[in-house]
Amino acid sequence: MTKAEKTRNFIVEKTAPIFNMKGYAGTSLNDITAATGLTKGSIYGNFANKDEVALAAFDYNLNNNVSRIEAAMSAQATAKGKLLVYVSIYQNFIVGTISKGGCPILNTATDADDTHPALREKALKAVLSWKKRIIKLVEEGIANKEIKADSNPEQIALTVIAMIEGGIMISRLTNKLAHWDLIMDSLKKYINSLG
Amino acid sequence: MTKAEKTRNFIVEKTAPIFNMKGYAGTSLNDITAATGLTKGSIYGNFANKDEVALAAFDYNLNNNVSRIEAAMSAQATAKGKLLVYVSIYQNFIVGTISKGGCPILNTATDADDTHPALREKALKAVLSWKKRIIKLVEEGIANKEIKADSNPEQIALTVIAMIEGGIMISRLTNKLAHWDLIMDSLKKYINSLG
DNA sequence: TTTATTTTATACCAATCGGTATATTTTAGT
DNA sequence: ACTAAAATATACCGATTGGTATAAAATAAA
Repeated sequence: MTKAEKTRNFIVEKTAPIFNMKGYAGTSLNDITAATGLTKGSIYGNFANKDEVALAAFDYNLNNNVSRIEAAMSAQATAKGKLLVYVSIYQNFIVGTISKGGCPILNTATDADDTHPALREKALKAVLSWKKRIIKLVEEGIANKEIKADSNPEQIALTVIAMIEGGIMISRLTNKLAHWDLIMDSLKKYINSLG
Repeated sequence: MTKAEKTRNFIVEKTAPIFNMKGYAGTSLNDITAATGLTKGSIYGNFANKDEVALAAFDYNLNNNVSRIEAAMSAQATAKGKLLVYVSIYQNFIVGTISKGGCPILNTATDADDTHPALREKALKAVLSWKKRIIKLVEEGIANKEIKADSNPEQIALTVIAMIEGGIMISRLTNKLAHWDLIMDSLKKYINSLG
């Protein structure tokens, strides 16, 4: 890994939580230089513009989350068990141990949907990929007879994502983990009722 | 209503959708003067600063939604019927006929949670008030024997809000009303399963 | 170790940011 | 219609915005 690649990664790591908290328009180049301790010259020597930093930061935030989720899922044998990983792991989003500022998909979706097409596209792809992943899990569950055969995998996937993202918004805003627990308890019941 | 009051309302009406779409940091005073056709002098003659416009715009957006929902609920006799208003009416948020830019609570919550305490507070109060309203509906449903007595009204309220807000995020991002329909079908089943 | 190349820092750019002082216009009471 | 007051427009402020040209420094290949 060359020096420039290291610096590039360093910039992304340091700015990713800022973009997640402040959004695209709310994050200035001054924020970026302050968080990294580098100068504008160094930032623009590694990135073409602010957009490129923001897009790389989103990728970093997303990948950080996805890899943790997949790691936790691999420890589960059943499809239902894997689905229930979402119930347990997203608690870290509210507390802030994974992504400072909450879920990057939710943040980017609401921040960029009417303003920043490139970021919007990234958030869109992330949601569609997430949906696809859950559909696959449900289909595996149907094949295993864990989940009823007449289930609608797409509907289940969308419902799970909606409850998680809505739950994150509520729990972060109210700053009450008890709210998250109640919503996740509903989600748990929903998943358990599938089979 | 004096001229200044009229102008104040006019400014709020014209800028409310912009704040809802672009967020606080993303909306500039230039956006405000462009949308109203007024000059900075006129804006600052009616508002102390950008904050005050943003806060008034949030109130406008929220009240616009709440009053429509309450109007639709008043046409329903049962508690379940009133709860199901949420299922049907929020379709307008995705299409954009009510609030341009989606749900103001969701937008403000994710936009301002880490950056703007005053706006955050307004979004928080809106969610808590919404939660309270649903709890009241559920308690009425329990009193009417429409809803099971051992239900947890707070849990039901939080679950309903989470599904709606998560659903709005997904549907607006994917631009697919079919996604919204599937999530709302889940919510409908959830509400109908309460009693 | 020398040298060519890459990476970083400095200094600057025009444009825009939120905000204000003041002049002009419009409103409303007499 | 006259006038005092309120509302709006003009012109400006310093600070900050994203971005760039260029010089200095660090790196890596020979």
